[in-house]
Amino acid sequence: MREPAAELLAWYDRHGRELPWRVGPAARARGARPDPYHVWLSEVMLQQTTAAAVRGYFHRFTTLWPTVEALAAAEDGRVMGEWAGLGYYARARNLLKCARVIAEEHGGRFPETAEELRRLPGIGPYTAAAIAAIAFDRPETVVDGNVERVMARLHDIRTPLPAAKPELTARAAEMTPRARPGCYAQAVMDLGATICTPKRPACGLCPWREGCRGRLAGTAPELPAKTPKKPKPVRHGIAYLARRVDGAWLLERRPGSGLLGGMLGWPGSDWVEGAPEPAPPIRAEWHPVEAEVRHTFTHFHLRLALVTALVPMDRTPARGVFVEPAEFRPSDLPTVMRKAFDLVRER
DNA sequence: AACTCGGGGAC
DNA sequence: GTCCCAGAGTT
Repeated sequence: MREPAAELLAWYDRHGRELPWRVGPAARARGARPDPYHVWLSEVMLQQTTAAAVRGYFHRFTTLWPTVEALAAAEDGRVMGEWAGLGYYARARNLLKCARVIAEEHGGRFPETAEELRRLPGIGPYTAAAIAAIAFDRPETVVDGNVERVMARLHDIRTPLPAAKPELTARAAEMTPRARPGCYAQAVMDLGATICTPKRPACGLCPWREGCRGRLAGTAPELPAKTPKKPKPVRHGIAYLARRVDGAWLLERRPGSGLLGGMLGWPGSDWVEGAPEPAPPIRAEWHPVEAEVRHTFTHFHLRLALVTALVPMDRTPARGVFVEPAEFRPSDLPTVMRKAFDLVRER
C-alpha cells in the first residue's frame, strides 16, 4: 500500500467535492492556481460554517467586490449588510480590516507565508495555514474540526478536546506531504465532511480504513471525546419596532464589538436572565405583539418580546434613526432581528 | 484555559 | 431539543 498521504490524494482526485472557490483537477493540471483573494474570503466564511451556507454569500461577495481592493473600498454598512445571516459578525469586521491592510500596506497582494498571514486581522492558525497551503502551495498543516476528528480516530486518541489539541496537531503535521499540500489539506477536510462524519462514519468507503486504529478498536464513532459543555440559560428582552407614518422604520446600528456588533437592529432593552427593563427609543403609544421571537445564540437562548408603534412625522427618537422604505433591506438584518420584522410585518 | 461570538442542517 | 460545523479574539 502507498503512503497514507498518497492514498488520500488519489481518493481526493476521484471524490473531492466541487466547490465555487476550488480549482478543479483539469484546470489544476494546466497549472491554474486559485485566486488568493478567493481562498482567503472562502476560508473566513467557512469558519464554523458549512459549505452549503457559504456558497451564496461567496458568490455575492465576489460579484460585488471582485478584488481585495474593491472590498477594501466598500462601505462598512454595505459589507455588514451582505454578511447578515451568516453569523459570527466579528468575521465581517475583521474581513474589512484585513482587506484594508492588504490594500494599503501590501499593495493588494496577500503574504505567502503562514507566519505573515497569521498577523492579519481575522486570520488565526487554521486560516493562515489554509491560505498558505491552498493558494501558495506551502507545506503547512491545517487543523480544523474535521482534521481533529480524523486524527483522533486514525490514531485512536481518547484524550478529550481541547486538551488533545497539541497531540492531534502533531499527528496531523507528521502526515502532511511535501507534494500538493493544498490538495492534501482539502482532502483531509473532505474526508471528514463526507466519510469520517461525526456520527455513523462510512468506514467501508474510507481510503484510510486499513490503518485506522479507531476503527479496529471500535472507538471511532465516539471520537473525538469532548469535555462537556455548560447548559444555555434563557435570556429575555424587548424589541421596539417603530414605524413612522411615511413608512420609515426606526433602526439602530449596534456597537462595533460584542454580540451582533456592527449590525443593524431594532432598539430594545438589555437581554437579561430575569425581567428586562423597558427601554422605548421614542415617545409613542406602544402595542405589544402576541407572538415572541425565539432564537438561540452560541451561549444562551433568547425570548424576545415585541412591541410596535405608529409615530407621527415630527417626533425625534432618543435612540436610532428612521430608515426610509426605499433604503431599508430586511436582508441587511441579522437573523434574530429579521425574525422580529417578519412577525410584525404580517400584522 | 475558559468565554464570547450565529446560524442552520442533521439527527 | 442537541450536536456539529474549513475558528478567532479576548480575558
